[in-house]
Amino acid sequence: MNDRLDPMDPGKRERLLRSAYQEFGENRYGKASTNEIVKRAKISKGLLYHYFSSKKELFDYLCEKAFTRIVDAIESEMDWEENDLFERLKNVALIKFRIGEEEPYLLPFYTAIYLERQEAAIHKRIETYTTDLYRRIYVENVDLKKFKADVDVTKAIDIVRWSIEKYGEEAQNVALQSEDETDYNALINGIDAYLAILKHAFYNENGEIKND
Amino acid sequence: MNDRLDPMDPGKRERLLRSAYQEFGENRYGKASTNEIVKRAKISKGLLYHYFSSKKELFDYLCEKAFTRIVDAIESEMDWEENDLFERLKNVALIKFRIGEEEPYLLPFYTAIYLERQEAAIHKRIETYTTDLYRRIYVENVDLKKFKADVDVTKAIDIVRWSIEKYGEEAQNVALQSEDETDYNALINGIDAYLAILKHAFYNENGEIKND
DNA sequence: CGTTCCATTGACCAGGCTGGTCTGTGGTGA
DNA sequence: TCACCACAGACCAGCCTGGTCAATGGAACG
Repeated sequence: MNDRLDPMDPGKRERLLRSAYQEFGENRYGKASTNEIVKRAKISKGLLYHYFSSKKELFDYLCEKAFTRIVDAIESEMDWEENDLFERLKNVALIKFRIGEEEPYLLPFYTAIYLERQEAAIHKRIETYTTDLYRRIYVENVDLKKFKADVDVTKAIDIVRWSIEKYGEEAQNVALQSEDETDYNALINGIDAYLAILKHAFYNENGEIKND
Repeated sequence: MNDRLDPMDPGKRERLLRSAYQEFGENRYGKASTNEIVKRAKISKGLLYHYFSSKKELFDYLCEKAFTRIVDAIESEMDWEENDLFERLKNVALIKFRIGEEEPYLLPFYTAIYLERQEAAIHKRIETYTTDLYRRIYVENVDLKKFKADVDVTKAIDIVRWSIEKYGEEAQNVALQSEDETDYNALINGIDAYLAILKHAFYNENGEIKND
């Protein structure tokens, strides 16, 4: 993919990326240690500085890579034909959760750099992109006629989104504490149970269509 | 209050506590710097080590203090006579938010030490206490008869709790970015708007009583 | 007045860790 | 044989670490 790390041994590359994401995810930029990164990755210091001329350059590379990784995943894996809001929200949640399973270090890194003040550049890019993405997910081609006439749709969407996010967070917390593999089906069933309640609360019975 | 910091000059004491909470809130124990703490507090290094024999002792003191501060606030400021669940949840949210306004460094510190693995001692205390507190808030003397017969009360409570928490988080994020004073009334109104929707969704009309 | 007390200061310490450099080395392909 | 280059790891100056300690100055007391 024309990546600067292409010539590197795959095993070393993967270990480097993982430990770098971890280190920057756990400590803010200034306190993150390149020594710690190479130690965890079982990589020589020289190798790191063979591919990156400075700590900052490594960090920027990681930001860029994490951003495109997450964006691409949502862009390509979303079912954009689906126009039921609940299904869309579930879809997003599952995509994020799958990323969290495959690269557990990515999302923590992402939220860490998001919380860190500075880094105006990537921050801006994230924000403008996120705004557009939210519009595409929650508005564009979404069937809002299923909602009961008397519910504030915007706030209802917030509630659904929050519920899914919080459920995901708590599930991930539980997953962190126990060492067992995550039960993907249980997760989906759990989300569905909450979504059923919310659908019942916000949607017309039997999916009747509300006249506009 | 029989506090070890009683003899200290009040201004210095407050500055020390604030900057210590900040430092430990932003960096995990190992990476937090006592030099940085005294620098931010405009306090001499010697003074810090006049009151605490080590970094660890300072940290433990902060943990203990933060814990009791939050616990006491909820214990004493909660309206335990109120038996409407929504009002109780709102009550808790407002208490937490007020703490966040008065000592903005406390809650971040609290979540930071909560996320940090180690520290089994305080961790255990928090957990056992929290379990009991949750029971007292969400179960004890709470009127569940207001709920519609066909809603899963446990999950409904989760949804309400999550909504309030997320709303609070987002409000705090907004507050952090703009420098203006927090508009307390706007906050309450915002929460109320969401609670109204959820009440409408989960409660019987007109507060009818469900037969048991 | 002298004396004791103690909150407070900041220079100081040894040593660990920092980001980054540099000289190899060993394998591979021509 | 040679060039190339991914990779190793010893090495560096210097900053920063948690912690120490002798000195200071003001208040309380006699």
